[in-house]
Amino acid sequence: MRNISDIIEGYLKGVIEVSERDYIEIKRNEVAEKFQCVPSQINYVINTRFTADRGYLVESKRGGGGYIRIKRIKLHTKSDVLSDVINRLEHGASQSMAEDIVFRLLNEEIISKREAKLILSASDRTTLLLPLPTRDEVRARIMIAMLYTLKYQSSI
Amino acid sequence: MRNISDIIEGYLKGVIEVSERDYIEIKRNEVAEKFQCVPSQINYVINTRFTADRGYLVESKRGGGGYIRIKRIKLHTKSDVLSDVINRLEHGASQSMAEDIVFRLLNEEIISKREAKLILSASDRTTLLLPLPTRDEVRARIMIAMLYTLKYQSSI
DNA sequence: ATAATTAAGTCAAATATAGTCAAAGTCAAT
DNA sequence: ATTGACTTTGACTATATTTGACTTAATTAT
Repeated sequence: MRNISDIIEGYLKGVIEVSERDYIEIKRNEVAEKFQCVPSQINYVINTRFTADRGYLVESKRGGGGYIRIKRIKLHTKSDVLSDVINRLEHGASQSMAEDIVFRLLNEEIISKREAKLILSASDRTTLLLPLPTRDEVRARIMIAMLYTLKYQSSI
Repeated sequence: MRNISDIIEGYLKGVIEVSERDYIEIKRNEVAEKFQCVPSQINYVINTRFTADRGYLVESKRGGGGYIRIKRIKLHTKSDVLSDVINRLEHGASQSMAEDIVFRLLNEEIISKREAKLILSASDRTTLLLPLPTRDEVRARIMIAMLYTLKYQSSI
């Protein structure tokens, strides 16, 4: 029995998939109604599943004719995607941030499954075993160093 | 009468056996309920019987819709070399030691050139930027974690 | 302009799971 | 009887999800 958040996530991704544009617009209340949940549940799904680290951009408008717009960040080259995530890592990286980034790279076929596992294992908190905030800083440096080598290789 | 841990182990293996997928998902509380034991007993069984060395990979999620997923994995064919190398890393790793190891793995075609670069960049002293002896300890843990994932690969 | 209406956003409490750790218990081999 | 490995138990912790009351913003009607 899966949870409703995963179901809504899957639904929204499906809608994006079949959409002709590179973004979709939803009405929070309609989606909540469709899945029989409170409207703020939609915010929860968006905040946890459609983050910038995962490659999404979200905009919204309140009031009459309000909407939530979800956009897949579509960068042109693999090198651009790597630059983007490296940038995001500059200010430290939590484990969940690292995971989101690795899954995004896997999804965009920039890294292989084996490489994903390598990166995740190296940046796992039980591997680093350092106190915060050092741990997040070291994790960020490790991630950046690894992605940097990929960026150079992939752009040659 | 065998002990409850053995019984639960046998039950879970049976479930994996008949499962069409190569993994199963259980709910900790349900299994505990079924065998009339405390939930943490399930953790005990998993930690002692479904280890990577025995060919299993375990993932889990907490919160609503949480689960424990148990997956069969298979050993990498070059597993012996990896075991050997991992062993030698147990007592810390200098940068030159890490480099030697990576070149050996590359030579024996256990890792690709890209993977070699990933590992080297992650374990470089300018990446870790930690004082000794911490740096060598963290490097060793990172190397071990990465090589460990290579030793065991998911059977998917 | 101002008020009413319509949407979305925030935040914290309640709920639902799983994880950790150490004390206590069991049992077989000295 | 003692020891030591393994097992059982439960209190405490960590994390993810669900829910709803309250807030904020944009539009529409007066």
